[in-house]
Amino acid sequence: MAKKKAPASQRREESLSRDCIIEASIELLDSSGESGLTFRALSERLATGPGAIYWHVANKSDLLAAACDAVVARAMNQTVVTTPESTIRAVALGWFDVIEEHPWVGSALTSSPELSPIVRILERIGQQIRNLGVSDEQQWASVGTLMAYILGVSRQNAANGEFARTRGLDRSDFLEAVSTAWSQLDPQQYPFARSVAPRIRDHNDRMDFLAGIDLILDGIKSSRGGDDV
Amino acid sequence: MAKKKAPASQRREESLSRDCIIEASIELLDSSGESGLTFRALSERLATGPGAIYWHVANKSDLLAAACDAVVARAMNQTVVTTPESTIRAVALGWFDVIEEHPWVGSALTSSPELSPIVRILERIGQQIRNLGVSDEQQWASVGTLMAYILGVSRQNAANGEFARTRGLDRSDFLEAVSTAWSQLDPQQYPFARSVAPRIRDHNDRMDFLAGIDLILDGIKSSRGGDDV
DNA sequence: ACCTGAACACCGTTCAAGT
DNA sequence: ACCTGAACACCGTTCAAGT
Repeated sequence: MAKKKAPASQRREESLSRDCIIEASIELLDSSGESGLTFRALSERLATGPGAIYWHVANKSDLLAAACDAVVARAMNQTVVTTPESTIRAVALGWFDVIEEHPWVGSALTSSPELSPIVRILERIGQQIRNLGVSDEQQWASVGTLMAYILGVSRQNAANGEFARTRGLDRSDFLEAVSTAWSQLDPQQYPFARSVAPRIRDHNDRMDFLAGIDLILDGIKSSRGGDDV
Repeated sequence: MAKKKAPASQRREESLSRDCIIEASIELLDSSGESGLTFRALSERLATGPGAIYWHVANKSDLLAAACDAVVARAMNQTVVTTPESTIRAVALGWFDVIEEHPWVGSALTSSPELSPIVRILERIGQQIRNLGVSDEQQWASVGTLMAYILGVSRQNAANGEFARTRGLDRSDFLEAVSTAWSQLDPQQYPFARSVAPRIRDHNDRMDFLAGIDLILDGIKSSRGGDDV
C-alpha cells in the first residue's frame, strides 16, 4: 500500500530519478525526434554527467522502451464504455492521436516485444473482440490482424513524419512530393500507383486509418458466422 | 535496348560499382543484421577504404534504401496469374518469405517512402484489387489497409527476429519467453493477454499472417456491395 | 574519374574516483 | 547509495592527396 516515499532530504531542484529521466527523454524525443535522444543531450538537460543516467537506466534501448511505455500507458488508461465496436474505433483513434503527438513511439514500440506497450494495446482490443462474440479460435486471428494493422500504420506515419522533418518539409509538401513522384511512374509498369496518385494529395490519414479499422471489423463480423478454416 | 556495358579494362577482381556495393551490403545485412552494415565492415569486405564507397553512394540511408529496393524488386518480379484473390495471397506469402530471409528489409522499408520498394508491393496488390471489381472509391482504402497490414507484420517480425538474435535466442526460445511473460500478467488487468498466452508458444507466423490477409479480403468483399461511408 | 586513408565530430558505455 | 567526467571503442562523413 505504502507508496515509495521520496528521500527526506530536499536538495536543490529534485534529485535524479528514473521517472524524471524518462520524462526528460520524452520531451527530448518530442522536440527533436528519434535522433534527438542522446545521453549527452539528456545529461545536459538534467544538469548532470552522462554516467549518472546509467545508475537509473540499464542502457539506451531500456530508456527508449521505458519512455515509450510511459506514453502508451497514459494513453491506454482512459476508458470508454459503449459498444465493443465503437470502443475499438475509439481506442484506435486515440492511438492514432498519440502517434501524431509522439511520432517516435511508432518506431520504438517494436523494440520491446516481451511485454509492456504492445500488450497494453492488445489487451484493450482483445477485450472488445471478446465482447463482440468472436469465437475463441477466431479471437487470436482477429486481434492479431487489428494489431498488425494498427502498428503498421503507426510505423508508417512515424517514418513519413521523420522523413519530412529531416528534410524540412511540412505534411502537404510531403504528400505533394509523393503524389507527383507516383504520377510520373511508367504507365505500363505502374498503372495502379499512377491512378491513385492524385488522391494522395488531399487524403486524410485519420479517416483512412479508421476506414481500415472498419474494413477489418467487417471481415471479422463476416467470418464470425460459419467458416472455421 | 543496349545494356550498360562494363568498362573494357579487366582489373583484378572487378572494380567498385554501385551494384557490387549494394550486393555486399545485402550479404552483410543478411549475415549480421541491421547493425552489421557499417562503412568500415563494408569497405573491408570490398578491400577498399571507407571513403571510396561515398563515390558511388550518397550516404548510409541511401545505401540501405538501395539494398532494400534491390531485394524487393527481385521478389516482386515473379508473376503469378490465377484469380485476383489467390494472387494477392501468393504475393503476400512471397513477401512473408522475403522478410524471413532478409529481416532487416522490414525496418528499412519505411525509410524511403517516396517511391521504390513500397510502390512495388502496392502496385501488385492494387492491380488485383482492381481485378476483384472493387469500386474506384473503395480501392484506396482496400489497398491501403492491406499494405499497412503487410508492412506491420513485416516490421514486427523483423523486430522480433532482431530481438531474439541480439540475445542469442532462437525462435522457440523467444515465443516461450513471451508466452510465460504474458501468462504471469495481472489477471484483473490483463485477462485477454493471459488467455491467449498459451497459444503463442506454438502458433505459426505464416499461417496467422495469411489468416489476416483473408480476414481483410473478407472485409473488402463484404463492403464491396452497398455502403459508401 | 575514381580511390586512399587520416581526420573530425559525435555516439553509447565504462569506470576509477569522488561525496 | 549516488554522482562526476574523463576515457574507450566505434560510428558516419569529409577531404586533401594520390592515380
